[in-house]
Amino acid sequence: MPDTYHHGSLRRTILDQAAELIAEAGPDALSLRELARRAGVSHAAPAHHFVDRSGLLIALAAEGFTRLGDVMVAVAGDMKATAVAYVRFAVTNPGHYQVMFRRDLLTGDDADLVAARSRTTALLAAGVRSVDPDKLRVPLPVAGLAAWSLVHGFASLWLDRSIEGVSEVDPGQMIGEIAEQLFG
Amino acid sequence: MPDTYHHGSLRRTILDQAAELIAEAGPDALSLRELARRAGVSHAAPAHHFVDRSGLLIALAAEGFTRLGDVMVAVAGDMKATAVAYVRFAVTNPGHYQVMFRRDLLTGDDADLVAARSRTTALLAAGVRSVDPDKLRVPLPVAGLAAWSLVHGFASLWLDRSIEGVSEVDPGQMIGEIAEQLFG
DNA sequence: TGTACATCAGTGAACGCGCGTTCACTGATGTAC
DNA sequence: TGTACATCAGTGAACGCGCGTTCACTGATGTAC
Repeated sequence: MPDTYHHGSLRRTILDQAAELIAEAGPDALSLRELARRAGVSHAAPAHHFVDRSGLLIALAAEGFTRLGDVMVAVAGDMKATAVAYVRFAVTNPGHYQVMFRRDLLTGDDADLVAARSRTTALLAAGVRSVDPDKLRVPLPVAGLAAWSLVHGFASLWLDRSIEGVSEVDPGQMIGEIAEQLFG
Repeated sequence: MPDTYHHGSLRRTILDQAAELIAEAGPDALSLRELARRAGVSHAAPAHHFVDRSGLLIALAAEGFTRLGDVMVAVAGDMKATAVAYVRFAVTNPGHYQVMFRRDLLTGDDADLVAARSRTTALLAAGVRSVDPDKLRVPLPVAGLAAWSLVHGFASLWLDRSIEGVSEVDPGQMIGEIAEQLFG
């Protein structure tokens, strides 16, 4: 990257660095000034793209929901594949995932965020509905909630490093087996 | 409470206020000065009991794990009751619960915290092992992980207000039904 | 029962720090003609 | 193809704020004798 006055893709860079920083040290460690430092840019530059710190977190969460939604579309109709893909998304996008479910950091009603979240939760619900009802061990209205709880809980525990002694196991494969046995 | 020089139970008060404040506005909103203000005490007083902000969060998490462990003991051997009690604990102690699984806020190896966490996770694992193996739909090694993921995910989604349209339902009862159908 | 003294709990002033935010600015880019 | 100009992206100095932390202190409590 040459030393030009214009960065060229500062918005993209800031989002990437933010995800990385959050993955490393949690959302509390995030500051616009630190991101500016990492991007080699003046400390006031990030505000140009995100207005303020809160705006950045909201943008990151919205991006996360959009990406997760795209993943859900790709595996639609397959319960096991959905569970695997969901957990793999969380594990490979830890910075995004941690922010997506921190309601306390996402105040206000940003239109993009609300839309992305709605779309993704609708896709999750549709995914469960598409499963053959005879194969489900749980009545439909709660089956979606149970499945979401399972994958969200697993992903959260994994990211928190609360799951010990299984660090060599692939989390995607593990949740796949669990989902198959519980909902298969 | 008379206007005495000594507060009398400042440690207890600070912990309670911290849990309340976190429940209201998330862990980011927590500061020793704000807690001192709420307790009507000089801003340097809290540090007397917790050394620093991090120490307070660690003490709160340790207390949470201890309480949750006690709850687990009370329902030992009953899978459904365990699930219900777990979620009820999270819902009625949101301040504690939010901090307990924020590894990024609990740096260092505080002995009390490590002990409380180990005890509680061991109790959870023992709870699952005590279930009749013939009734479990999942092989034991992963059954505990699946059950924990389910209740933790459910509790987290509930606390995040990610579960919509069910606000009038009792979360304990709901997870009880799910656990019964999945693991009963 | 009284006294002396150590210990504990809380005070309040002071400090330095990193932060978000504002603002007038300047360099670069794109577009109309 | 060239020129003028609007718009956009980034700068850097300045500000005020709340915070954690330190420190010498003081009031209250408990205990030894």
